Amino acid sequence: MSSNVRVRFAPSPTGYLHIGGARTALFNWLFARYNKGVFLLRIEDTDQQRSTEEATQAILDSMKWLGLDWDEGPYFQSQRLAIYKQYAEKLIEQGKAFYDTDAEGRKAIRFKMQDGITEINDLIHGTITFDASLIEDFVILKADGFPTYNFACVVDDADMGITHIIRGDDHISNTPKQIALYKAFGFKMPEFAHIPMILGEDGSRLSKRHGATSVTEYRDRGYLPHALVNFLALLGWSPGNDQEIISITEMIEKFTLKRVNKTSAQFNNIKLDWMNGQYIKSTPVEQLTIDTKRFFEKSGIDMTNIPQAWLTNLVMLYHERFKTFQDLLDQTRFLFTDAIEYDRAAVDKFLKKEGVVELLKEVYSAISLVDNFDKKNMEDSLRALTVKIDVSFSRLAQPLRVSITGKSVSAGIFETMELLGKEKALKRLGYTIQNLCEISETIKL
RNA sequence: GCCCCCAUCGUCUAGUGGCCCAGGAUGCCAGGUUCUCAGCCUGGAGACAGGGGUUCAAAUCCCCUUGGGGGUACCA
Repeated sequence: MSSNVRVRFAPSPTGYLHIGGARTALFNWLFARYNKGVFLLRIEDTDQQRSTEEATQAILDSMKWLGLDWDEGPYFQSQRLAIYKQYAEKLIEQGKAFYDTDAEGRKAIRFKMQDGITEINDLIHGTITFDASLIEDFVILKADGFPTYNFACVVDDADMGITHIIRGDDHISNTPKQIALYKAFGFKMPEFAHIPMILGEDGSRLSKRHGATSVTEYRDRGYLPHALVNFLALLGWSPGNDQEIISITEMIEKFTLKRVNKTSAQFNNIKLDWMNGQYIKSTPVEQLTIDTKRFFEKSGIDMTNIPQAWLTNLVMLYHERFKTFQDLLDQTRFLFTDAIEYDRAAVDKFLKKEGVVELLKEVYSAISLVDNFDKKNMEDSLRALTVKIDVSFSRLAQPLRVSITGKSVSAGIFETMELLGKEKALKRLGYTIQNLCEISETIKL
């Protein structure tokens, strides 16, 4: 059974798909899917100066990446100019609009606002009232023949049979103008639902200075689309229980406008990271391996000679340890290059110490004797060494970790060495020992 | 300036007059597991913006103040 619910997402192609726009699209999409209605996409490219084709493409790509498929469209307002002109002229004929010339001599059509009280019956906010006499006679058709936002929006929503207008609450103040237009045309009034906006982490309007604000940026930083969708869904909506991780299917089953709140929400990257980590953990290794390969390649890592099994091992080893693919790359970069960077603090703390050179020499000779260079043999060998020279394991592990990874933090040392391979592990150890010996005071590491 | 919206832990939220001296998540702190870190487990600190009402009873209803956000374009 399909309902007659028809909703739309109507972005203007003046930039990438914004996080706030994505959430608006998501809510419309969820509403349509819950109601077995139609979700359509309309590109509002009526600003000839600012609209670009690249932006349109980026928006479409982001929608697809998020999994927000549309049933109709995309429609382009720039291709419907004749329709708007016709409707504007109709208003002129009825005396509800008039031609107006501004100081620069540009001739446009303005809509004549009638005085009175306008009521919006908002599905989220309840009744909102405006005094229409405070609203000026606004332009509906610009000098260049293009419609303005409020006009094109109403004509299209009516023409496309939109039943529910779900959009950001920054549009609340546009609504009385649009309602006046609906009435002037005698169009059937849709339902309005103004959802709260998403603010930056400091509570101000989300903008470039807050860092990543577009879906594209999150994709490029190695986030999973479902994690982003999950996170966005919980900004302003909740399933009504304590559930945090919620599948798309469940969202569709539970999505109602009644459970959308009125309060604007601040974006929180920390929680998004946590959520992405949760999704990473529940994604099968096989899939993650594919994603990892693709991400690393795009990041400029040469993956041509990397064996599939090796990469799978890497992903398994880090499965519980990384939150985004960028994070994984940062953590494992030392495996892909010989030009590793040594962390200053780690070197000072674990390498520039009494007896470390001797210790590392022992380690060097011990592991050079390990034939089958796997974590099991490595562990047997090094555990035996700690007993032989009577040191705690952590006293051995940390200097070793720093000399082969450059950092004091890594995955398990045996597994890490196995991934690195005997040749490289010994090379790095040798390099460290040599440098520590050569300069006792000014170590160049 | 004028108009409109909003107001629960730092953040996201549950809560729709008694079940709330307010629950969950994240982040933070402490302990445990441990070769480091992460993860995982256990515990902890942390909020109803303020002031008036209404009511036997208010986080929940009303008013004011304050704070935040939005609009006020031939942008969308």
